[in-house]
Amino acid sequence: MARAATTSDAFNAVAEPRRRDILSYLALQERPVGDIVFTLGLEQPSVSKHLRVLRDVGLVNMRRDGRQKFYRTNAEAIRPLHEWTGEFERFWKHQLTRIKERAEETEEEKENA
Amino acid sequence: MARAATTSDAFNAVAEPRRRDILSYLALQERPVGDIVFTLGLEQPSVSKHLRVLRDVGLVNMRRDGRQKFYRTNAEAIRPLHEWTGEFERFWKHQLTRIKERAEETEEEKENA
DNA sequence: AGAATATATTCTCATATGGGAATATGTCAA
DNA sequence: TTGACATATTCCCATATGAGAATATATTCT
Repeated sequence: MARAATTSDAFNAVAEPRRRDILSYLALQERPVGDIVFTLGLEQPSVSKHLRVLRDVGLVNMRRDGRQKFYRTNAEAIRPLHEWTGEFERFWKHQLTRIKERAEETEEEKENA
Repeated sequence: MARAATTSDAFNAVAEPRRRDILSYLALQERPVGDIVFTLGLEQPSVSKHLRVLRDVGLVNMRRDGRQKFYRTNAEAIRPLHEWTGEFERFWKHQLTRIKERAEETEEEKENA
């Protein structure tokens, strides 16, 4: 088996830096593809391909208006990632405490030396 | 260019479901490789390879003790992902409000019909 | 030294990628 | 209908993947 498809879930889709840029850009308000191309300075086909991936995993919604298509980030789909990473919050808080403790121990050793 | 390496950053490393499983397992306390193999039911070489990726991006730390190697999740390295996804929190909260509003509008339409 | 244990690396392979270039599709206007 | 505009898809290619199998490395014990 090769690497999981980028379209297999939000984790894979979001691994691409440009897709993260697009999601950030489309979070505040919907935008037509051309705006994304212009603002992020990417090639149009590239943007279309990224949007396709994002749509497939539900990270963006699309609305057609004439010949334009307006995309917008579906923040709700990012929530699971936030929750998964949030599981580790208590650990990094503990780790900081431990690092601090270790630093204080080192200070004591210095004093004893 | 192909897809970015899994070792290029935490986002890419974490896209693999097994690596997420490993990170969760190693968050609470350090464990030797054999424990991961046994608990998660993966092949030993597979676990070693995943650990290699996780180490390369700083998501786990390693300590050797005799012939065993103890790995442990470095939660701090997950923090950037939590923070990036956290940027969208205000949007999904707004979205929920909007969905609620839309539902209420629909109720009104029903009443008017 | 030699054997057993714990972990890591190498190899092959099917598969997917993202970029670039070219082209296709869909929509509006004249 | 023809042309212009907006977006999407297809093709090619270099590159990386994860699994499996085999093998290598490192460490301890006898």
